[in-house]
Amino acid sequence: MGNSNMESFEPDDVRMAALAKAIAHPARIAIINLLLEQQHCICGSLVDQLPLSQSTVSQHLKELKEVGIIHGEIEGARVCYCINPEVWESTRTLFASFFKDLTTTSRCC
Amino acid sequence: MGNSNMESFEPDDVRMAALAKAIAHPARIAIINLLLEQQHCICGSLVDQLPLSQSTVSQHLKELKEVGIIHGEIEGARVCYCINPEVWESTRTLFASFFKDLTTTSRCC
DNA sequence: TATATTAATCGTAATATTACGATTAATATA
DNA sequence: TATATTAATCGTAATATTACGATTAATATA
Repeated sequence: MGNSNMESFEPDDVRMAALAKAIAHPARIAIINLLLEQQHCICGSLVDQLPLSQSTVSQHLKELKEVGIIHGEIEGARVCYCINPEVWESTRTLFASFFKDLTTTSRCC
Repeated sequence: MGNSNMESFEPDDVRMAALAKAIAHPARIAIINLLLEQQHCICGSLVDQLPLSQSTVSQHLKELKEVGIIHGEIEGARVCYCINPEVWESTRTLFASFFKDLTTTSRCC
């Protein structure tokens, strides 16, 4: 993330930013949507459904795994991916409380 | 965004990713929270409330302006920033529909 | 009018992201 | 056991992001 110094920000803001960054790529949005629709999916099947190489998809999956949004289960030579329901719920809640209602009086100077 | 080729993704996914990217930095999360709390804010006041230089804050404000989440109004030598209520509402809606409920049957392989 | 204040922009350095082919390590199949 | 399949990782190139100081262009103030 460029040159930035995370210690000087609020931990809550850092977590929120990290979650936003995890979904800040169309491929990762697409992966999540595929997993929401299909419940779970073999890595190779995700590769087939995305316009990216196997190694690139693997990298995107890694980033989603790192923030905890998805989870991979080894199935012999294959890996089955799914959404982690606990992290998904807490993320949903975090975003919902971030996107507060604007008070009707909210206005520029 | 690295080397990526946005044309090969769904436009909805590209927009969603762009909005997520706009908030994918703690400074921008903090700016939005300040504007939500204070309704509107002179640029210099945001600079005072953030651990970043004036030029860096200005860059973050530019990114938020570019996706439309905030809006700056010139007030003499100063610029007053606020949240754009229309874009804020549509963004909130987009995120709300992205973070779908997991069906209770959702499970890994 | 001369100086100060304000915020955008320029230039640049350090680092992160994205993408891919090649390789690797594992399991599955012939 | 030899070969195929699968998915992670390595190495690397192209590009984007983050940050800052310096400069600029504007308005405000003395």
